[in-house]
Amino acid sequence: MTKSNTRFKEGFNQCLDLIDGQDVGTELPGEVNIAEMLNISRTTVRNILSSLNDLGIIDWQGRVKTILRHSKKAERFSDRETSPVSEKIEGKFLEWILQGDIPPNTQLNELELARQFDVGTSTVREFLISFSRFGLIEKKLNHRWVLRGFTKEYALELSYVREMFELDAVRNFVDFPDDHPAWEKLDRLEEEHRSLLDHIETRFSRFSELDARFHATLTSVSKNRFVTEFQDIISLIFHFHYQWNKKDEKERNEAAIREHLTYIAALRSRDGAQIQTEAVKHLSTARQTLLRSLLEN
Amino acid sequence: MTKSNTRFKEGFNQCLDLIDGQDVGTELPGEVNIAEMLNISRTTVRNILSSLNDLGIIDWQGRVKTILRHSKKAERFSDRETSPVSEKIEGKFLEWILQGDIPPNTQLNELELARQFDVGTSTVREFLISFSRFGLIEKKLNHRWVLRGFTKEYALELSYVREMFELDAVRNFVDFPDDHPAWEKLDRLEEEHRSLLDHIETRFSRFSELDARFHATLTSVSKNRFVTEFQDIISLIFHFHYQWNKKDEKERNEAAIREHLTYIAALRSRDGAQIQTEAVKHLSTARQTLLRSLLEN
DNA sequence: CAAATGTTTTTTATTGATAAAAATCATTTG
DNA sequence: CAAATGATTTTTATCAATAAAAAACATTTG
Repeated sequence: MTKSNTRFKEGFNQCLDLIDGQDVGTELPGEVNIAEMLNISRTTVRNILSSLNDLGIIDWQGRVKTILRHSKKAERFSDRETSPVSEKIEGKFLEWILQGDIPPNTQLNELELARQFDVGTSTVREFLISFSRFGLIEKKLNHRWVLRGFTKEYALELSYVREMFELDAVRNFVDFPDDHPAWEKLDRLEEEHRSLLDHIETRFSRFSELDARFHATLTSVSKNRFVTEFQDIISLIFHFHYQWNKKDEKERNEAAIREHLTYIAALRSRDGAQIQTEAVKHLSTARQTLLRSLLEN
Repeated sequence: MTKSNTRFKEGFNQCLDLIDGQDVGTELPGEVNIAEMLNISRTTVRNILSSLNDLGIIDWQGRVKTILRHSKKAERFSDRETSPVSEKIEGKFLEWILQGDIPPNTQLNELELARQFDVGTSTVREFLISFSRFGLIEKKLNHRWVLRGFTKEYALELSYVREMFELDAVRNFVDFPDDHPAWEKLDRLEEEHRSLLDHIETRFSRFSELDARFHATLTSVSKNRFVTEFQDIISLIFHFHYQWNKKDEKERNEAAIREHLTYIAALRSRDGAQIQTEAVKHLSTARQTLLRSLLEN
């Protein structure tokens, strides 16, 4: 096998969505238009159109693409098929080390991982190299990769830098003029928080994603690529943390939403001391939740 | 070609050093011993010994390895041959982007870089992935690598985080007891600084390496992998900065040494305010030197 | 019998090949 | 003739093969 055609498959599914949302007989937009919508190249769009044509879902002649029928469930590609190998391996690997109780200092073996995740060795290699920025694994030249482990030390070191970056970032809010774009983003975030709070009973698990966006928005005012990069690490670690630590999830998330709201109010106050207080309080809650989930394992 | 045997070649040269430093007729130590000395595996040591035996430099019979003669210059491997491909490419690439005036947003092409640096495409790929942590290049899936460039913004963002980390780290010195190992390290560093100052006329270019060790020692007290990791980035960038910005090098380095000495004195004083003052002063000098070298290009 | 050497197995570093996807260039059409 | 399509070229993602290096196992020797 070579490069996987997940882009094609995902785009294909998205095209089916587009088609099913319209009446039979309608025409599809131009190739460039579709390419922009799906965020893929026109080359791939044409492959998709060609495939849809072969299946008799559309009739494609030059610039006229007519919808002939809606899709059947079986014609869609499954979710498993639509994410690229490099993405799949990330999820599998994180699940393996964060869930699997692999002890610290375990040595990792490229070939074995390749077999385990059913990918080529180069893919594993590239993944491990890019993953090393998370600080969970390590290697020296000509030696094996070593899992440092998702330990208490890890959580503390991660949280420490996180707090330093975020406390530094939010100090900027004191001086932001009323028309600074950050305020508008905060407005929208606040709204989303309130709406989530209103439906907390059923939608509490959506908090994870909102949390990531909230903190990313705060640190983004630093306009510093190293801070942004680090925030990505935080997001991924917390994403998996939320995904697996389901104990008291609703209560934890509800409490966190309320902390966010107080935090937002503090930012709006432009009072440096108050901002600092709320930031410290919330970040410390977050750190403790992360730590607790480790100790419970 | 497959895996390059640079480890062998480097070890071979080191063995020649060992041999030339002793009289003909002397015996070499055991294999395990040599392996530890050269920091390579016994397997490679045996290959080296075997090669030395074939060349008639030693006589190797079981555990007896007798030196037959000293080496000739031509028998050594050249420096070029003794560093692994992955290391060579790093130097070449940095030279290319930091020296070559490549404009920001230039698109990089794996195949072209592979040809340019005379390595395989996978090696380039792996290098680019690992190099991306420096924040100088960037890529999105299925798209090309883009050079963000060694710009003023880069230097500022880098310096900003550096200052945050180091200022935070040196705050710890206030509370270190007299027997904390950091003091001893500082003592030795101070000595090296004074000695360098005494021979500044001739040895000024050795400051680069001392500078890296000095700052690494300071930030290492944070005991935080993300800080340490970041310090590596700083070291490499400054290493290349020192290597190429030769203007007023002696004066700059002498001034920096004096700042380091004041900085060390401040740390010893355990006076938080004074430490802060000297840290800020020196880090700001460093930032400005880095910036100036950019603007002069 | 512990430490050194000899032998075999495992693992990494590096390459090149190939299909997918993107990018570019050429042609058509309203 | 600008915007869309058609055809071609370039570039990336992924894999599998192989020699170097490390690691593990087995045997010898003082």
